[in-house]
Amino acid sequence: MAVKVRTIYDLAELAGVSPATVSRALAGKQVVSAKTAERIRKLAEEHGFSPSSIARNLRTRRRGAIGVVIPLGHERGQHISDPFFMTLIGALADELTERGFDLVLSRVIPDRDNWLQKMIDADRVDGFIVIGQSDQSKVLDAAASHFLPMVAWGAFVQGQVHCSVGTDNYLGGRLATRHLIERGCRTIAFLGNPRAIELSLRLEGARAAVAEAGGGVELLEIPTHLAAELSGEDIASYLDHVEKVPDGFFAASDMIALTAIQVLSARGLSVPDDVKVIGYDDLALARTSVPPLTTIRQDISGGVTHLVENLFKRIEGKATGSVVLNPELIVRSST
Amino acid sequence: MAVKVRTIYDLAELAGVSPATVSRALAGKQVVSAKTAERIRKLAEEHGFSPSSIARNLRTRRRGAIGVVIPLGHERGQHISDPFFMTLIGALADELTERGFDLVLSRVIPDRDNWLQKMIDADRVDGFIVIGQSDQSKVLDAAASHFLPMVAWGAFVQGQVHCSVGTDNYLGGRLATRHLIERGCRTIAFLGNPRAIELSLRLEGARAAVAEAGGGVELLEIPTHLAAELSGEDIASYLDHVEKVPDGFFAASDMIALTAIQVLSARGLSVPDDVKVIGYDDLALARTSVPPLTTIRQDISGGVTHLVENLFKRIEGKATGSVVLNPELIVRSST
DNA sequence: CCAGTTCATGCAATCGATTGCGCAAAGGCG
DNA sequence: CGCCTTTGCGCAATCGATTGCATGAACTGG
Repeated sequence: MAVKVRTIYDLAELAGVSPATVSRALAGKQVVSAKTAERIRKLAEEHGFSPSSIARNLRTRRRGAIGVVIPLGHERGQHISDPFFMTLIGALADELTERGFDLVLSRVIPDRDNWLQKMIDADRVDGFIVIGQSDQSKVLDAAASHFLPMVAWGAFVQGQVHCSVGTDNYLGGRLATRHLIERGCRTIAFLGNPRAIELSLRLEGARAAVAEAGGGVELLEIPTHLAAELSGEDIASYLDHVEKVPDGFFAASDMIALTAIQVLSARGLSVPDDVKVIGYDDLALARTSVPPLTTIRQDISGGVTHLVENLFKRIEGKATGSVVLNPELIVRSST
Repeated sequence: MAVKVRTIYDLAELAGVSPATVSRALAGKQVVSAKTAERIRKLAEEHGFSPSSIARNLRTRRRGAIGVVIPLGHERGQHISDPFFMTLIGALADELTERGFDLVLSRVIPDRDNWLQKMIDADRVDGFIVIGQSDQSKVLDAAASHFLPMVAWGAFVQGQVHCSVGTDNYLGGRLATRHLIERGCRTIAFLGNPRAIELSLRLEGARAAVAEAGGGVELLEIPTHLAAELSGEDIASYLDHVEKVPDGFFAASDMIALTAIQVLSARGLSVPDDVKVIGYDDLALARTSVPPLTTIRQDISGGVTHLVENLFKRIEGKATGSVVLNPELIVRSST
C-alpha cells in the first residue's frame, strides 16, 4: 500500500515485469505464463487497480459503450415515461453490462433530420440501439445505408434498409381483435395514435380481423395521444360525444387499456361484463391490475437478446437481417 | 470531400495550419485569431469532423460522462419501470446533454456492499448520480467519505455523509395525512414499503399528522411491495381480511394510488365518496386519471437542476450541502 | 527607425494502455 | 551434443488530442 498504483507501469514495477506483460496478463492473453499472470492479477486486485479504459479505448479504437436512443418523433414534449420503455431499457442495461459495455442513454427530440447522423459523427459509442422507430423510419434508413452498427426496436416494414427487431404488430393487432370478436364484440374501438408506425400496423391487423369476420363487426378508430398519460382525456371526450358506447376496446398499449378501464368504470360500465378491453405489451402491471388485463404479449427479454446479438454482429462487420417475433395472446379477465 | 478527415492532423493539413491551432480553434480558445478559427470551424463542419473525445479525455483526464445509478436494494428483481424514475432520468438526460456530458445508465442489484466502490474504481465517469437511496444509505455514506463527486436523489437524514437532493418526505407524509383528516377520514391506511428510507419518512410524517389531530384518528400500515406493479395483490388481500375498510388511503406513490383506486372501485367502493385516496409524486398520470388524483407533488425538474448543479460543483472539488425541497399538496378529485 | 510588447501560431512532450516484432531461454529430437 | 521449434517476455511505436513553452511577425511609441 506504500505506493499508489495508477498505471500499468506502476504495477509493472511492483511485479518486476514490463508494462506489456501487465497489459497482457490483465487482458487474459494466453501468451503470459499462468503463474506470472496470476501474480499480476492478484497484485492488481490488492491495489484496487484497473487499467484506464480511456487509454485502452484510444488504442483499440473502440468505445466500450452502446448508445441507446429514444426518438420522440410523434409528439413534442412527450416524456419517455411509459413503463414499457423502462422495462426494455432495464433489460438492455443488464445485457450490455454483462458484455462489458456501458449504456449511454440519449433522449432525442428529432427537430432536424440529421440528429442521427450527428450522433454517429460524434463517434462516442460503438453502436446504437434505437428504441421505437416512431415516425423516423426514413432517418434510420438513411443512416443505415452507410452505417452498419445500428439496430432498432420496432416494426418491420417491407423494403426497410435498417435492421429492426420487434414483434409482428400486424399479427398482434389481428389476434387482439379476433379475440374481441370471438368474445362477442360487434363494435370495436381502436385506441392509439397511428402516426407511430408500430401502432398503425396494429390497426391494420385489427382491420384484417374485422374483414375476416365477414361483416357484422364495426371498427372505430379513436385517435389518442401516444403518451398514455394523456389518453384519458381523449377517451373521456370520445365517450361524451358518442351515442352508442362500443362493446370492445383494443388499446394500443397496456397503459392506455388501464386508463380506458378507469374511464369506463367511472361511468358505471363494468369490464368485462358491459365492455371488453384488451391491451398490448403485457407489462407486469397487466397481470395484477383490476381486473387482470387480457393483452398481447411482447417478449421483451427475448427481444433484447436479439437486439444485442444483432448489434454485436454488426459491430463485427457482419450484416444481419431483421427479426420479427411472434406476439402472444394472453387471456385474463378484462375480456 | 476528396480526403477523409479523421484527425485534427488531417484538418490541420487542409487548413494549412498546425494541429495545435486546430485543437485550439475547435475548443474555442481565444488565442487563435477570429478568422483562422472561423475558417477551421467551417472546414470541420463541412467534413462532418469532430475531434475524438476519447483522445481528449485521455489527455485531459476527464471522462465526459456521468453515471446514473439505480440501486434496487429493497426487492430483488424489481424493475425500474416506475414512471417516476423514467421521468427523472429523462430530465437528467436533457440536463446532462446540455452540459455536454453523456449519461451512462447502470442498474445495480446490490448483492455485495462494494458495488459502489467497484463502480468508482472502474473510473469510467466523472461523477455519479444515484437515484433513490433505497436501503443503501450506509453504502453511500461509506463511499462519500472519500469520494466527492456523487449526489443522491432521495431523503435527507440527520447525520448522513453523502449529499442528497430530494423533497421533505416527512413533511409530504404529514401534508397528505392532514389533508385526509381534514376531509373527514378517521381510519387511514398507509400503502407502501417502509424499508425504503424515503417511504418510512413519509410514514413518520403520517404518524405525526395523526398525533396532531389529537385522537379519534387511526393509522394503519399496510405493507406492500415497492414495485407498484405488485401492490394490487397486497391491497386486495388486505381488503379481503379486514372487517372495516379504511375511509382514507395514503399511497406512497401515484402508481400505488391508482392501483388502489382500481381495486376499490372493483369492490363497488366509490372514490372519493366512500373512500378517499391520496397519492405521492404527481406524475403526469395523476392529472388525467379517473378521478384525477389528489397527490403530493415532487418537483422533478427543480430537483434535477439541483442534482446536476451540486454534482458539478463537487466535480470541481467544492463541497456542497444537501438540498431538501418542499413538497406541495395538489388537491384534485380523489379526496 | 529601433527596442520592447503583444499576438498568433508551431513544436514537441504527454495522457495510459495495446501490440507487432524481436530475442533469449527452454524444450524437443535425431 | 548440436540444431530447430516453442514459449515468455520486453522494446518501442502508436492511438488522437491537449498545452506549456518558444518563436517570429506585427505593432507601439519615443
